[in-house]
Amino acid sequence: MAVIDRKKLILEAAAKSFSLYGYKATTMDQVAKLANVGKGTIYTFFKTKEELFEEIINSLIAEIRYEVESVMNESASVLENVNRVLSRVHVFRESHQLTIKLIQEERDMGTQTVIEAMQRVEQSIIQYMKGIIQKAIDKGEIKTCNPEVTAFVMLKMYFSLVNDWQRNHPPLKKEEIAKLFELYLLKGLLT
Amino acid sequence: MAVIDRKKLILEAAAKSFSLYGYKATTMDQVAKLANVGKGTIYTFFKTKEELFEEIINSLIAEIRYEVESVMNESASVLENVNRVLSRVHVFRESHQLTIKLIQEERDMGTQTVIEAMQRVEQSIIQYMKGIIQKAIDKGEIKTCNPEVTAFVMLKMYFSLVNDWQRNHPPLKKEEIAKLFELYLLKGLLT
DNA sequence: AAATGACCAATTTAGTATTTTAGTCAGTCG
DNA sequence: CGACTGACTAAAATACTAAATTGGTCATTT
Repeated sequence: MAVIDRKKLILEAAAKSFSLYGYKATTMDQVAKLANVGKGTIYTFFKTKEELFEEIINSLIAEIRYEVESVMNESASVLENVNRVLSRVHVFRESHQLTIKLIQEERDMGTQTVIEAMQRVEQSIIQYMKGIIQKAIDKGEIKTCNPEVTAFVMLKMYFSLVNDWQRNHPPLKKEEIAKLFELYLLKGLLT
Repeated sequence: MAVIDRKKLILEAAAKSFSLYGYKATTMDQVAKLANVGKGTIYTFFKTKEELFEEIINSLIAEIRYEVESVMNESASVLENVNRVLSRVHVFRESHQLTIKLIQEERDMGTQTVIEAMQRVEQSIIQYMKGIIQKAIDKGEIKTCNPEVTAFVMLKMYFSLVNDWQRNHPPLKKEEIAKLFELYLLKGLLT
């Protein structure tokens, strides 16, 4: 199309700025300048800065979902799939500019808007895993259980192992984490 | 004894003040006044404010260990004991003035000294649970596994379930948590 | 010798001036 | 006409500074 898609320009500029400077340090003037657009134009598409940010987070969630779907394999076992999904999420979080910046802002400044956004991202991952687990239950691959609690526990355990454990210990390799998941969650500790 | 035990007075005053106002808002003048002692006297027993605080945390750790030991039962199963210990730790954290205040200060102000102290408390709980798990392994009650990672995973899972889960869901009852522990960690999900 | 509190340097806080920013809207331009 | 703009404003954040507080010391007292 001949006319410029201003909304798209704004979203691209905002994504770039949030990735580079985080939520707080990104100004609407900056986004307008980056998008080559008058500031008022932003407000014809987005009611507030927060709404603009939420749209960016929606894209982020979609991107993660796409990434995760690309490694899923219907015919593989639950364990295999859960490990692939979590590992992919983890790699994504550590390589994607926007998530890196937001995790940092959440930790260092505790910006409320950012905290809420990251929780929304986490929730969406849990919802996605919930689906995987429900399928495994239906197939009879694993025991009947609350799929949401199970997804929640898996995500928390994964992030504990990759983030918190290395605060006091050498980091665990990907295969080690997979082994731990298998032992704790699937086989169980009982002899 | 006829002479007043000034060190004890200081420790009691400090414990009271830290419980009431937290670490940052407690001043050495205040502790001195509360203990009916000259400020200089504090410095004959403790090099710095931080050292005084660390002694208080040591008492806290000892107190938790005592609480935990009182509910342990050598002849009960690992599951039973782990659940008792974690539940006791949780109840303690929610009822003990000092821990309440410090958890709050950690969350709201992010005081570095407090963050480090709470991590030390957590570490000591993990070390204690490590012992329980090692015994269960020796008895052949559970599979061979790294007892420290196992203790770590158990504590993290417990705190996730009692603290994070209720951010978006109705809180889980103590028996529900026990059931989840049994399912996820002991029996495993595999059919 | 043990204990004290006035004292000091350094940090924190409170108060205020200045700047920045989210959001608006009268006016421009295609 | 209507999409678009950027100067404008009220509110919020920041920078600055003076005043107060605090951790720690040490000469003096008990």
